[in-house]
Amino acid sequence: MTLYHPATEEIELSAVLHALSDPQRLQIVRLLAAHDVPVPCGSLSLDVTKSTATHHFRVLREAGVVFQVPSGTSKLTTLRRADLDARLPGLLDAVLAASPVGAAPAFGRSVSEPATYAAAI
Amino acid sequence: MTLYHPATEEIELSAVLHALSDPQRLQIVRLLAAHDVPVPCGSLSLDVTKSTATHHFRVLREAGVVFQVPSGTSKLTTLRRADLDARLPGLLDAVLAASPVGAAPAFGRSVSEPATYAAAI
DNA sequence: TAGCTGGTACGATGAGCATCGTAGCATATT
DNA sequence: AATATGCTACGATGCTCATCGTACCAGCTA
Repeated sequence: MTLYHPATEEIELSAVLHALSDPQRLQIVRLLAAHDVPVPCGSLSLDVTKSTATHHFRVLREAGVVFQVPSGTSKLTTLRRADLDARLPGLLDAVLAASPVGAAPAFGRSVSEPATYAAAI
Repeated sequence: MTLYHPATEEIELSAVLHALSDPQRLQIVRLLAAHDVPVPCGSLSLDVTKSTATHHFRVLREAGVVFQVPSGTSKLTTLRRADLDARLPGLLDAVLAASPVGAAPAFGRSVSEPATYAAAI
């Protein structure tokens, strides 16, 4: 039994967006992006149990976001940066550039029209 | 009762990703991006019933992706391009640049290592 | 006033999913 | 061989969500 990985051309936008829309998985991707070397799944400190982590890694892998190789008792995981950039240019960069979850929000009033409407209507 | 719109600073990455991860909503965003003027909801030809369309428009609006103003019996909808670009730079462009659902996939073999692995392992 | 039109509200339904616990299975390590 | 480690498999559970039908409401129009 081999681990399924979609080929680069098979990576689908909605699958990637769905994979990244979960906060836990987004956190995994952020942590992976911080390392440039393959990382054992267990070395990422997550707030979920092992079985839930396995589930999230599978979702990310089957969407084409990460790549996994068995290595001894562990499994090395890397971000498929090049493939994602080739298939969905700019998407991963935009997601990683977004301020992380705990960041202090900007406090100025929005200048654009829609945000103004939100307060006015 | 006023329509809720998040302010620009309140737009959350995971909410936007979740809103865009549904094919119907992705299609709505693509259609809105094709027009630069406010569009009545009903003028977009969707494959769902009215109530489902209402649901999708609300998800997009509450995530901060679109902006809606009541206008007579109708409701005008626009893409919040400027706000999204300010809060999540590059994200919308990357999503819109991705090949639409029905497009013919590239046929060359992938060069990158992970895709090669997908075929080899 | 009466009717039409575009959209919403509400409930129902069926599917998917995030999460967990327990059990199991490989691969080191002793 | 015995144990430890890192992960997976397999339910089970409770929640979310995409979809629909029906009823309803607010504006236009005749």
